[in-house]
Amino acid sequence: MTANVNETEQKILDAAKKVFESSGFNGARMQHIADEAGISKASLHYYFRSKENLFERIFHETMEEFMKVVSTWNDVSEDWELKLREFIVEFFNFLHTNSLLFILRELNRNPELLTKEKPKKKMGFMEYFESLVGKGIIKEMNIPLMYMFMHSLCSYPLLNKVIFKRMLKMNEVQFDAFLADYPNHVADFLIHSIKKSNIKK
Amino acid sequence: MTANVNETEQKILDAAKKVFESSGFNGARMQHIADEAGISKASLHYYFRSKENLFERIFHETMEEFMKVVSTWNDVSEDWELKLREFIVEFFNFLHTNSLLFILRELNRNPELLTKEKPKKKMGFMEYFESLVGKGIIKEMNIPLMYMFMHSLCSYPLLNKVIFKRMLKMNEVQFDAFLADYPNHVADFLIHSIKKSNIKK
DNA sequence: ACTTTTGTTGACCATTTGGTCAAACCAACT
DNA sequence: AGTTGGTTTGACCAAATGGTCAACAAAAGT
Repeated sequence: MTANVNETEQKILDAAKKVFESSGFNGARMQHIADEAGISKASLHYYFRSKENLFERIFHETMEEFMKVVSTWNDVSEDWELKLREFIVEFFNFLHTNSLLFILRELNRNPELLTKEKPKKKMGFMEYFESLVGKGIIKEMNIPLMYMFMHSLCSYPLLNKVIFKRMLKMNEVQFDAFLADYPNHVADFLIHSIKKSNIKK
Repeated sequence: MTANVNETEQKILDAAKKVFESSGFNGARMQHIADEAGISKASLHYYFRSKENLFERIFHETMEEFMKVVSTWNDVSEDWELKLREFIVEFFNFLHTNSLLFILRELNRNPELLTKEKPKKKMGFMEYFESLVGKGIIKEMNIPLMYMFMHSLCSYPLLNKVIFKRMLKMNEVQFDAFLADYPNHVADFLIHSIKKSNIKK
C-alpha cells in the first residue's frame, strides 16, 4: 500500500470512469479498462473483484460529486441574483466535464442504484428560495417548478448536444460559442422571471 | 407476405422496440426479443438478419417519429400563444410514451446514427417565431435560445424523473400529479417571456 | 395430388467476455 | 542469500450470446 491511496488503484479508477461513462455498464469491457489503465486484466481483478464492484464504486463517486454540486449553495454573498448566477455557471461547468447521460442511463438500467446513495441534508436551492419568498424579497412563486426549470435549462443542452447542433444548423465551433454564453442567458432569464418587477426597462 | 405488412414482423418490431428502449443496444438480448415476440430466436434471425439490422430499423422509426413531432407546426390557428401551448402539450405527451433516453443513449454510443437520418424541411418553430419577431408581434429575442429553452423544459423532467422525485421528496403519485400540470406551466412561463408586455398584471 | 415457396425451430457453432489461478516478480526484512 | 508478503500476468475456463443450418411444417401454385 502506501503512496497516495495507491497509484495503480487511481489509474484504474480513472480508466474505469472514462470507459463506463462513454460506454455504459453494458458496453464497457474489463479488458478495455485494463488497457486504458495500462495493466493486465488479471491485475484489474486483483484490485476490484468484479465488474459490478468497480462499476458501483465509480457510479457512487460520480453521484456523490453530482449531489455535492447540486446541493451546495454558495453562502458568501447576500445578493441572491449573484448567487443564482454563480450557481448556474458552476453547475453548467460541472456538467461540461461530467457525463450526466452516464447517471441517467445507469439509473434507468438499475433504479436500485439510487437507493444506495444517502440523501444530503444541507441548505439548498429550494430552502433558500422559499425563504426569499417568505421574506417577500422575490415574487410569489412555485419553487419546485422553478427548481425543475433551472435544472432543465442547465442540463438538457449538453445532454442533447448532437440533435441541437443539427436542428440549429451549427457546426461544433459555432455551437460551443453558443454554449459559452448559455449559462448567463439562463441566469438572465430566470432572474428576470423571479425578480419583483419595478418599472419594466 | 400479404397481411398488414406481416403480423409476425410487426410482433417482432413491437418486441424489439420495447426491449431496445428499456435495455439499450448493448443490454438487449436477441433471445429476450424473441421471447417477447413469442417466436424462436431462429425465426427472429429469419426476419432480420442481424441485431444491428433490427436495431437500426427500430432506431430509425423512433427517430422519424420524434422528428415528425418536433418539426410539425400546427397551422390551423392564427393565435401563436395557443399554437405554442398546444405544441408544448403535444410534445410533452409524446415524450411520455417514447423514450428520449433511448435516442440520447444510442446517439451517444454511435453518433453516425444521426447521419443516416435525412433532415426534415418544414416550416417549424424557428421559422415561425422568427417571422413573428419580424412582424413585431412578439418581443425582440434570441430565437435559437428560446428553442433550446422550450426543448429543455419539455424534455428534461421526464428524463430525470428518478432524481427529481427524490430531490422534491415526492412519491410516484405526487410526482405524476405535478407532471400533469407541468406542460401548461411551461407554456405560461414561455408565453409570458415572449409576449410584448402591455401593463404588467 | 404433388411440387415449390415460404416460415419455423431445436440443435449447434464460434466468439466474446467476466473471472480464476498458478507461476513469476519484486521490494523489504532477517 | 534466503524468506516473506504483496503485486503482476499469461494462460486458461465456463457461461453467455449472436448467428447458422438442416430438417420439418405450412401455404401457395400447378
